Amino acid sequence: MDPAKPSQVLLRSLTDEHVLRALMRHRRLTRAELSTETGVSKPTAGESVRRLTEAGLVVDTGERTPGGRGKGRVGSYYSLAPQVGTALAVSIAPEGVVAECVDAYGDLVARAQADVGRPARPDDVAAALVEAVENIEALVKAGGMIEGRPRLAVVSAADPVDRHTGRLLQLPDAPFLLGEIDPVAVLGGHVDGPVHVDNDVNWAAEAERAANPLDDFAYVFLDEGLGCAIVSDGEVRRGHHGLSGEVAHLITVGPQGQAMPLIEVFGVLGLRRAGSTAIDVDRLRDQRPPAVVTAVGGLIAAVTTLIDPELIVIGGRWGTELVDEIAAESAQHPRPVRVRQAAVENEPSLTGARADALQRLRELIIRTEA
Amino acid sequence: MDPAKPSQVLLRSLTDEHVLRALMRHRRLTRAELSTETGVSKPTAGESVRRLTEAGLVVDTGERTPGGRGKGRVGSYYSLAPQVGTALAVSIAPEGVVAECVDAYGDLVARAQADVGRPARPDDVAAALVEAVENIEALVKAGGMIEGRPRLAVVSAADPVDRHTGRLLQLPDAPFLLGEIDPVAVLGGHVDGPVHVDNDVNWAAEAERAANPLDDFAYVFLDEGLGCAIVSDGEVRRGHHGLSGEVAHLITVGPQGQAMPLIEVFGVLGLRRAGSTAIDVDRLRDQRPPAVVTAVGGLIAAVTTLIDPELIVIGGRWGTELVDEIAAESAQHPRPVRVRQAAVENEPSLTGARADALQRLRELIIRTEA
DNA sequence: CCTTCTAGGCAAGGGCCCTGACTAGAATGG
DNA sequence: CCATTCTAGTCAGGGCCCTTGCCTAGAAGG
Repeated sequence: MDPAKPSQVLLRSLTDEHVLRALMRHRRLTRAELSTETGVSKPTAGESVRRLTEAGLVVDTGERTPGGRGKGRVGSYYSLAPQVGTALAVSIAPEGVVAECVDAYGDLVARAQADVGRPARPDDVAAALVEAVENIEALVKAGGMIEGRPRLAVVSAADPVDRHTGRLLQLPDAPFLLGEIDPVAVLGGHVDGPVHVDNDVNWAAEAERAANPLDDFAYVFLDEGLGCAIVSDGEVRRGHHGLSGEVAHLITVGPQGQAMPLIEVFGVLGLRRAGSTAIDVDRLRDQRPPAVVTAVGGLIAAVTTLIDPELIVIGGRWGTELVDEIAAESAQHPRPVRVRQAAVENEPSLTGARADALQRLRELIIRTEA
Repeated sequence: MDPAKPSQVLLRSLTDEHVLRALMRHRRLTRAELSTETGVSKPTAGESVRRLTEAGLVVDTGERTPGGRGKGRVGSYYSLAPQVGTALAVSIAPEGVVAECVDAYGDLVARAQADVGRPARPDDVAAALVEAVENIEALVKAGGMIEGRPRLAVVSAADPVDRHTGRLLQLPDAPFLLGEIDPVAVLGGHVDGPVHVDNDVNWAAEAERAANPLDDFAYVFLDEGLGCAIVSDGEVRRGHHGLSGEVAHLITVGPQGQAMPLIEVFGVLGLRRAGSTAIDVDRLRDQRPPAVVTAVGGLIAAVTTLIDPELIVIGGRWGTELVDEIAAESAQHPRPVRVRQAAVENEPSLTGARADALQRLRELIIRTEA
């Protein structure tokens, strides 16, 4: 049975859902505004507000409609209650951890960061994660508005993530920047609900998707690590293990035209940092070797043939610098594809994770009511 | 507004939808059986049957419950009316055209085929398409049960298909077996509704998905043409233009280890048919060159890194013969993936198209009521 | 022929939403 | 300062949908 069983409670919960969504969009509304906004009649809207207030999801803000809007009786504004809770968005990168707490409006409640020395060691990273989240907790407590822990967390990590466990995974010969961390376990005690972990490039692609109405594109991330996120039919596709877009072993064109896994191209060009699995970004930016552009062109050709994106979005420190060369290379291919730089420049992964955290929080609020 | 506006008509249409779906599953049911099957009360079920009978979607079959099932009063069986219509599933391949007409139960109403001489010329293929569909029409008319044209058509074509127009497309240097055909235009006069066209490999993957509960896999089709269908999160992903999986230009490992587009491997090995863009399957089966297996291994590696499937399914005449070699090759890779032969062996593309036609027809029936 | 058992129908009731009218209450303007 | 005007919110009535519980129809079994 796919569609819900018909019943009156279904109808009622649908009305409540409409009211809640309207309040999420507009922050505060009178009963009359809710009626026109949701399309239900005034008495129905009023009744829903009564129910939701009773349930503790909605509160009378005490504010009254300003006289400035005309004559007429003043109305009472209603908004979501603070008890609907908050969500945590966390970004874990070799540079450090950033954590944000957002409420159901998407407003930033608190933000904390914790840096990690280079090179990052797994223990340091995990410690920074705890530090950032505890700082968030302290800030929220100090604010005094909200009590209780976040209802969920969404985590971005700069490494491959196992879709089923949320653990970070090392793939053979591939860059592994953070080490074996289990964000679900680390955050377990700090969050009153599910912890969702995914790769930072997937989240950056999500942010890009939210900023642009594109249903099919690929986000190629070229920095210390190599990554590629696939957005197909309007959603990020993670693959069975969550490892889609982990392209280190993709076969591409090597410096002498030989077939070679992408990551090895950086090896033979001497562009991997000694004692580390990461790519040496600074040296690469100095040299700008054409062989790298050709190798990335092979990646783009593979994406084009397998995924057929409308667009390739390039991110990452050296990727954005070489975007013109990469675009020119792609234009030579038998099936050229448009290439451009990422539009979201400021904390793209955290932006995507935050948007997802907000969406999940809202869904949670509506489902707990229904 | 994502969720439907709450109202009583919504409730009623939901009830009707449940009743229709139950009849689609069970072919014929009494009002009492409908009540227990859908979970709604007896009066509600009875009322819904009355409405749907009035609307011409449901009929009293005249059959009565057999006494054999116990004592008690006999009930009247209801089933979908013939007027709910039929759907067309068509497979277009170089060997010829097969068309089937199915009703809302998925029962075969009529089947016709029209062969095409080798080598196939576009005009011959288009003529065979018309012939097959006209034969179907004659058969349906002769049957006398159903009047009117099919309400939709789902077409499988053994070439790249433009997602927006449904036209067959020639890609540079890639095998092009059928030629520039526009199935939507050809079928326009024979179908009372939308015509959906897609690549045969995508439909074969759809059939494989229906037969297996796999959410993420790739279907690699190795025959005269090369194809690859991507199933991600439980659905076939077609890409922006509908050209996902058109892998002729994917860069892979050539016979001497050089980087080379997949289709060129067959060129340098002398495995493309003279005067044609197709692969010479017979010669390939004789020679079974290891270089081909290596090249296919590169394709699988690309799919694994970009899509992360749970499984690679191999189809096509020479693909299924070489499946063990391909599996062994894949096992050598840094990220091995399970490889097996396709489970659906009999007319896989038509099977997938038929399943989709059935699903779309059912959706159409329910939507027209609502 | 009577009992038993199931299909189907009928009546009453509760709940949800809607319309239309009414009340509350503040700003405007003479 | 008071009547007017205009809007927020409530109330009453009604329609519709679904449910429960009971009743009738009607065939099989003893």
